[in-house]
Amino acid sequence: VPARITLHDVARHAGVSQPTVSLVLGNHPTARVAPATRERVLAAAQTLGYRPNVVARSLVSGRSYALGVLVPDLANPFFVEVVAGAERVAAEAGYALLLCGEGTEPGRAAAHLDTLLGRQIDGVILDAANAAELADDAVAARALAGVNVVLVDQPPGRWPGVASDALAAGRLAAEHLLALGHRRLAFVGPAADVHAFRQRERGFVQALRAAGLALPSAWLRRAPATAAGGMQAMRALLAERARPTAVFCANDLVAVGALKACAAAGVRVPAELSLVGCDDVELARLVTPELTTVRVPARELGARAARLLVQRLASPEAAGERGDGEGAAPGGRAPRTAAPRLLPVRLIARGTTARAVAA
Amino acid sequence: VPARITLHDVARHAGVSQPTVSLVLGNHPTARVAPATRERVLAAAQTLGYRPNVVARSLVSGRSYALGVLVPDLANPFFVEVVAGAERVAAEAGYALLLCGEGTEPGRAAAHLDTLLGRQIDGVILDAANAAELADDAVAARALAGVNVVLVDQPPGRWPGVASDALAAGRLAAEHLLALGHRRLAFVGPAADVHAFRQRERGFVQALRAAGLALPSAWLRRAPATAAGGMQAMRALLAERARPTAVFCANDLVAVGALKACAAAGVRVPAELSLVGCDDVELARLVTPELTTVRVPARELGARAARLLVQRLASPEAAGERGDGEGAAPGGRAPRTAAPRLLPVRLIARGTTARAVAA
DNA sequence: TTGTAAGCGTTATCAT
DNA sequence: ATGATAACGCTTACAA
Repeated sequence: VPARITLHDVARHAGVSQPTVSLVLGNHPTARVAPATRERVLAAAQTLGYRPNVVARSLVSGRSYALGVLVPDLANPFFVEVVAGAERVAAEAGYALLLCGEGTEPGRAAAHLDTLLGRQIDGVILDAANAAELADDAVAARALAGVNVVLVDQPPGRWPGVASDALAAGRLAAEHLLALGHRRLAFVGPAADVHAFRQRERGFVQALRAAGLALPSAWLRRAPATAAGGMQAMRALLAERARPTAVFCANDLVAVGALKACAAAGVRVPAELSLVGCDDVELARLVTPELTTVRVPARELGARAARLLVQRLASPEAAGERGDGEGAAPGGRAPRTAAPRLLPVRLIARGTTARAVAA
Repeated sequence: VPARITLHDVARHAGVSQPTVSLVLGNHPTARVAPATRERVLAAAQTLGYRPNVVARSLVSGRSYALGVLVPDLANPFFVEVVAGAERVAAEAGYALLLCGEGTEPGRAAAHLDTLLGRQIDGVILDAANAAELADDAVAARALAGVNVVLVDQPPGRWPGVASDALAAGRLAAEHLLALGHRRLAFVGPAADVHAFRQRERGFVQALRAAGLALPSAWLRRAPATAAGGMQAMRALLAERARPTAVFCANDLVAVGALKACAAAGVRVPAELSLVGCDDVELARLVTPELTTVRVPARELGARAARLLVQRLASPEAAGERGDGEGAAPGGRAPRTAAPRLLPVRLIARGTTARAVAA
């Protein structure tokens, strides 16, 4: 294992002092070095193969140039996409991404945050974590006090965040089904207190109301936001005395589970039953028939969250401020009151929805 | 933002010197402190809410207690599982996991490794990276020289690693299909030089040979290891003058793509064509019919890789050594010549395979 | 323009 | 048993 090259080595090689090298390599806008020495230093660094020691830099600057991400569940491709999007932006801005174990329940999340904080993390992206609940946890609250936080798909509150237009997602699903002539609509989603899911449900119900329809409690099925959950819920739904003609699922995983349950029960989709998912993960196009769903820009969500975080880290004056969504524009000062812009979603009509058969 | 509590603060609060606190909190086996002061220090740390600064510790110890993972593609759930498995073990051992952007091609991988090295990473898990090619890249080679490396699903060589029994995977698929009476077998897999894929193919072909069968070149289709690739390859296969009665795909994504192509072409699976995938990702059970596949323990693979890495980091004498697979047993010195144990795979017969119809 | 010096929070090696 | 003291590699005043 070859010893690491330090600034000191470069300095000796270039015949200058160590801080001078630091100045050159840090190419600060204000610091001015003689072109000659600058050249010499750069050449020395080059030939020696100098790599800055980020750890040492962190110690003095107090910044680690590392970000944490917390997602509920890596088994859900949606969250993986969010992470991937965040990673890309973070890497471009020179930040590393620390992946936390799964789980955003207050207990687990608090533990993760605690270790992240010990690592001098500069900021953390909380995806679908229940921020309000989290703030109640003593450990979490303490950890959260020390870092910059950006929320993904959470209601605006103490921290800034980015979110998709989940209300519209539910509405679009409902309107699509209504336009196809469906009047007997059901919803399958988790009971968990996750903002995006709640909003999808709410948007769906609101659109039904607007059309003069109600959602009978028997057709509002609670299930974990997984394929297994969707399957089970759909089985229960099919066992009902009165069946709906269309079902909106809180996400694609649930919808695919529901689709499977239909296949198992011999219910033809979309002939006998229409199905709409939400997220538009790759899986949606892999099942047969392909899933009609509402596209939510997961990658973009992650990317924006990371960008927002990086921006706030760059401008310390904003760091302590309360959430203002997308944050100030790179140039001028945007009004602090601006509501978080919701990323648009759109309905992707595919193979699991069709016109309702005349009752 | 409350100022961080340092050892110094704790020392003042406990009325002792700062190194003493370090001694107590580090609870070294050799260091002996008076029970009284120990108590006082612990109490002070407790009330003040002291959290060690990992960055400072890293600077002096030269270890960052962070690991990197490099995977080709986060869109493939298999790799996500590997990462998740690694994360769990790493976290338990007190290591953080730095997630690198996707891509294990020499160029991208080298860049990732370079930044990881700057962060004083202690080790890196290379999943399905072409280690041989990577070592040819100047930047990568330099980076690789500075860290502990563990390979996942790569042939044993310069670095230790863990791998699944990919040869057996191919063989099991072939034997399953042969047992069902199939004699016209095809393979779809990537041309990319990825060890596991090559071995799966080889195992498959070997088993065919053993049964006195050959794999005609027209039935050996090259395609990217994605659903889109599988779809395209299967379309091409179905367009052949002579069709196979069964197809083994390099992974589940490819198989699902193939399944879709069959559905689109009106070819009934498994009645007209049997399909076998590989990996057994969740997706395999979500499609209809459920995919017959070969289960590869992805999570376990990641977990073992992380464990191996952590072990080697704990015992420096092994760190510089060449690869010896699973490494020495925690207790005694295992022979250096021990071949890497391959994690067993097993065939999961589900809905995409059936007896061959009499020709 | 450049070198000197201090200090970031630890750990580790000494004296005491 | 415990307290000075010196690193670790870097950034940032401040001096020269």
